Amino acid sequence: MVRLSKKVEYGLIAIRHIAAHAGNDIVTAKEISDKYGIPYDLLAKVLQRLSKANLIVSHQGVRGGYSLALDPRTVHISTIIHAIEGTAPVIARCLADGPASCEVFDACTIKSPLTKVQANIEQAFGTMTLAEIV
Amino acid sequence: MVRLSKKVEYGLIAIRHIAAHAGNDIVTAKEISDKYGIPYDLLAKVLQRLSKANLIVSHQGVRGGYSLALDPRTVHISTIIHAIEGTAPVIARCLADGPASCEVFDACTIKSPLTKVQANIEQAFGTMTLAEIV
DNA sequence: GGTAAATCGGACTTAATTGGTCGTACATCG
DNA sequence: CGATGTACGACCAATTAAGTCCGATTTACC
Repeated sequence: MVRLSKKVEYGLIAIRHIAAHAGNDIVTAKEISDKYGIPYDLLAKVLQRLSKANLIVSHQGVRGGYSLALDPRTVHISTIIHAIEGTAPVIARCLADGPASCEVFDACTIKSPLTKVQANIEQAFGTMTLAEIV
Repeated sequence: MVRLSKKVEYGLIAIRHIAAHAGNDIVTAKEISDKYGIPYDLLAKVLQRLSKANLIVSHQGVRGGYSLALDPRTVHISTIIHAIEGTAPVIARCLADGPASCEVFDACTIKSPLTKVQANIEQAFGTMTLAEIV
């Protein structure tokens, strides 16, 4: 199936929400969880990953929460996906990492054509920025 | 994860192989299974789906096998994916079927922006034809 | 007609991934 | 200190993907 995981969906909703509240106060995980009906613990983990990837900054303690780390115009959707899933969105196993990643390898006849499709998809995710979805 | 399933990978490899042998003889599932190291039973089912979708024609019996049903220039990659997976490649649950398909619905703030990405991806899979990967 | 080679198709099992939960530790403000 | 927040790893549950099995059917050829 070619589908974003729920984590990514949650992450996009969350970071969009944070971006929409930039300038004002910082946003807590609970706030987002309540507003969008997202399981709190799961959302927390997603936010942690976004924080680790320096897309958002976390503020611990009593008036803590999250705020945007960068200019939303510089944050691409593909970057967000990569931060949450740990890998870039790649449609086939062939195209993943090193050259030995394709099991069939020499028998894999679809690798090269899929590279084109891959490039298109990368562009689809890579040209849209956070600023465009706020 | 945004990734094609193995079934789709197998299907693409298989239909490409069949297309590459068009004109000559028909190709058996075992032949493909052997050549590319694909589990026979699984491949057989994938081929059945392609056959049901009228992308390939099956010939039963002793000298049976599969051959291409259509002009490869008219067979789009998205059609092949759809035939195998049963659904078109859709990146988010929001975008799937009816209007009630998005659980969060009114809270889902990313639906409309993702539609653009979706359109790009549809185009990526929809413009490339079987003829281009042979 | 019998047999072997092929597809057909459903039921089933297993493996992998995803989704979600829990518990505890740490930070910070008042 | 205590309330309110994040940090993080371990864990369990649910779903989906991947693969297997087995009997049925079709058909060419001897």
